[in-house]
Amino acid sequence: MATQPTRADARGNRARILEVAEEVFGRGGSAASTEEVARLAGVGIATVFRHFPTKQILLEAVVVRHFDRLCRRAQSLAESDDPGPAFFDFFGQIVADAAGKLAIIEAFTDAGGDVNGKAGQGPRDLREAVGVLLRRAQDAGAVRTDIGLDEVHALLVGVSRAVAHIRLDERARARALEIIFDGLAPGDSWRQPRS
Amino acid sequence: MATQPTRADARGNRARILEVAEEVFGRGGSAASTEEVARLAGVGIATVFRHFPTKQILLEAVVVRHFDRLCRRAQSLAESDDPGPAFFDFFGQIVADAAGKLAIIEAFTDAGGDVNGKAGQGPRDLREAVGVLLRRAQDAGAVRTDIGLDEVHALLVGVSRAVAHIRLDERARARALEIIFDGLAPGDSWRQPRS
DNA sequence: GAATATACGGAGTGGAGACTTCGGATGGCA
DNA sequence: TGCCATCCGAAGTCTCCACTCCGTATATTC
Repeated sequence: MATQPTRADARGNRARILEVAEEVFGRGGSAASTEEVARLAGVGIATVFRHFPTKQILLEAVVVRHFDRLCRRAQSLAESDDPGPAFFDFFGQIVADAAGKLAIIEAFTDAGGDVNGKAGQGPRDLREAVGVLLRRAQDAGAVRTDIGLDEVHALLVGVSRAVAHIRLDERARARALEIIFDGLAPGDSWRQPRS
Repeated sequence: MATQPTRADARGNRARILEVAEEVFGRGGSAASTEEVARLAGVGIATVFRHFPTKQILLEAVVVRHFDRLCRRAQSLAESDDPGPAFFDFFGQIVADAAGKLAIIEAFTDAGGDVNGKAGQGPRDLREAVGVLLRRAQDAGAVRTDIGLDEVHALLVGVSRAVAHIRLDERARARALEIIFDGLAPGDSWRQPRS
């Protein structure tokens, strides 16, 4: 893995490239070209390849960054006093900004990347953090106890992908989420209002 | 749109190309090459391009065929005497073989296609057929009445994409479906507005 | 304000893949 | 069986894009 460069301009460029890459690949998927990233970042192509020797590696870096952020968000929510809302909040937030973000992960896997492999600790950490969120929500009686992380994961990814794919207006998205939340709620106490 | 060719060999080739293309693009997405389609179909590249002047057009033809089949399935289920199971059956079936099929649609949109545009009547017909399924299931009291086609569509696409994307084992997939089905079912003391 | 290691940019290079060309084969019909 | 319109395939062309080379610029250090 490329170490942090020592010169200030190099560090700045590296950061800017990562930033732009997230946007560009989020929009165009893996079909977007490295050259466009370079142009929008205001650097030459060579600079991009100096920092990230391969398009694949660049994508990986973007994905890692993304997982990091998600994970931190989940961890901070896990410290909430209100585990039920925290869980559903996280779910809703992920879905809300899924549109561009998912395209990045797709781009990464399209390019032959394995999210559970080299992409580092990210996905595992995120999974763990969501697991904590889930367990606490279940302990608090806000989520049915007969489901596990796998199912939640499936739903999370699924709804995100749906939202990213079809043009759902605000209302329809909220509705779809509501259906899933109702399905996640425990049988009898599912009438409790959620944030 | 290319008209059906008159000579028998040409018709046969066209059919075989379509068949193979569905499999190839289902596996490799839009990244799969036209050349591979030709090779597996046992014809030259030129033959593929003669029948489908553009990769995009080939993808479109595959997608149209796919929607046609889905639509017919929905229509035949819509005539069932048991609207509730019919609806959930269709849902489950779609999800079950989503893996390869979805990649095709993705490939099509990746290549700049618009599923709701030129791809013809397919998606609209399918939507309508699902609408009938839904309405009948609602009339039979098997599905809550406060949701519409948009939400069902979102869930359908979402779960399909989730299943196609992550490697869910049989059990986890069934669980995820169960959650959604629970969410779709009518509750008794139903309403309580949530944000 | 030099010296120098570090970083930069633009002009290549090579390969992959969508699409074309054209001489040759062949199904369909008399 | 023989004619010919239709169809086929191998060998291109052309464009795009990931990745490299090398001469130039500039942060940093003294």
